[in-house]
Amino acid sequence: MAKRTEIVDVLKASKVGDTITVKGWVRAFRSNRFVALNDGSSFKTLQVVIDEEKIEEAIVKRIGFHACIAATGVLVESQGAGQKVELVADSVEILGDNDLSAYPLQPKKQTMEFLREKAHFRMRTNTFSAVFRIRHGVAFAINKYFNDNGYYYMHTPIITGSDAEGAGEMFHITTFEPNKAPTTEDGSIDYSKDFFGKATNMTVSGQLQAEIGALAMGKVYTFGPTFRAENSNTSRHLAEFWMIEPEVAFADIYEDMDLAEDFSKYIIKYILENYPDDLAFLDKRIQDMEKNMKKELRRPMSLTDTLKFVIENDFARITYTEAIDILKRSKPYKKGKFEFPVDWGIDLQAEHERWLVEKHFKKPVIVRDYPKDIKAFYMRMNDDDKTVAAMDVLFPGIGEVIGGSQREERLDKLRKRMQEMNVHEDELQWYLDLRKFGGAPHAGFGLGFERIILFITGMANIRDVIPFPRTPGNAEF
RNA sequence: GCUUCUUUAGCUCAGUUGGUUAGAGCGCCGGACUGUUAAUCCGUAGGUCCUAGGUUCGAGCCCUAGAAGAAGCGCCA
Repeated sequence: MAKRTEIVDVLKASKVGDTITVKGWVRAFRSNRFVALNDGSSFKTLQVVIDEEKIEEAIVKRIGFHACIAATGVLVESQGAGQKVELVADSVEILGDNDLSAYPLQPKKQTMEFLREKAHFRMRTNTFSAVFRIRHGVAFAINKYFNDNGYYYMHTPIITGSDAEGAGEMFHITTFEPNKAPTTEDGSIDYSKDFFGKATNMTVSGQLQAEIGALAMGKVYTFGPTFRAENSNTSRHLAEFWMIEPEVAFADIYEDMDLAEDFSKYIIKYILENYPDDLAFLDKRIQDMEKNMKKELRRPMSLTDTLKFVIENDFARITYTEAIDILKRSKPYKKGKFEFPVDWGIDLQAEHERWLVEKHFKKPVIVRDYPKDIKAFYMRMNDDDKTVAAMDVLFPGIGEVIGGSQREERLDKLRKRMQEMNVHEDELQWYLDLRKFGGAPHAGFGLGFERIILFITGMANIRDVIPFPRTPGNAEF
């Protein structure tokens, strides 16, 4: 087999006159002569010119939409307008025929809902290949940012014996056959006979274990899959999603916010610099889609301009109490336009967060110092004894992207909070040990990987930024 | 889990007040085409009108139940 040159390298490094072999999938075949070939190495396609005299008709007939071919020939300057160079094929080999009479995809716009059902084919489209190249880029940028800043990548468990992580319903893990599980005398399932000798679940967060790392190695982060068995039916929730959770010893809530802002901006900047073709395509896609929409429903800025705006401006920072005051003075509140009440002590609703971010501040907003009753047991109590050192980073269009806090490092206060919130000490003895034996102030946050990708790609549904989405009622592939 | 909307050809959709044989564009299939850029042009085929039951002389259209999908809300990341 001839050694292939990847199309990204052909367009970057190959010279006119070079003889090369390329391999990829046919995006379009026009005039029985022009193949737009894509091999995934970049957004761009290479035009392969089929010469009637050199390629036999039987082969030409098999060059169809999304068929896989190899082409060998000489790179020349293109006579056409759409590209600088093109490959004049001396030989073409069909690597994989495509039976178009049964193939569901078409060389035209298809709905996201339809493509979602064909998840094994959707990565072949411009939109999804762009999204998944960017998904890779974001994952890489995350690891690079933390590595370059002295953090250690820590792998927290996916199967956990703790059910007190406090972040939602869990999927249970067992090797028992349904209806054949051994029971104890009182009729409940006897997990002491199960694989791990106790009840186990899929993790909902690696934070508590990451705190173990931070209190030994200083700065750590987790980046892995997370599972929530919540019956959430929205375009922003998945049952299986990836989460990034840095945890930093000696940091307070303010350093935590600085990290969240710097980190978000770094990732966005990295994608702007390294994936301009993919971003430009996604940007144009949104603009085409919004052409037929009312002006007030369109994005206020293009995708690229939104991303640039975010990295060039400081995030707004307010306390929860200030947020309530601003909301109470707002026009929609005075006109009774909010569906939910605005009162100190209640959680901010999506409509309130959206108004703050999209109408009032018009940029990302960090809200901090929430009432203790609406936040988790491990968040550090403020001096007012009413609020905790928690913060949420809210992004336009998606709402909460990051949720974090300074953790309660004072043993007595942590115990009191656990009692108040009915968290059993015996299950989290190790967590209390971290305070008892050489504890330290520390802080961290959780970032929803798919949510930041939603923001960067401008996609509308979280199911379209993960290759195989798991949602209530759906675990295909 | 709640509210609303949707379901007609492979895809995206139209289908009037309940009335004969169910419509379009794209795709597919066949043909033409050596400078195309979602190529273009000509022609053919293609239907469990989501499912089950009901009303009616007659149902794609009305009623009941169910299924699937979407948007919004709640929970959160």
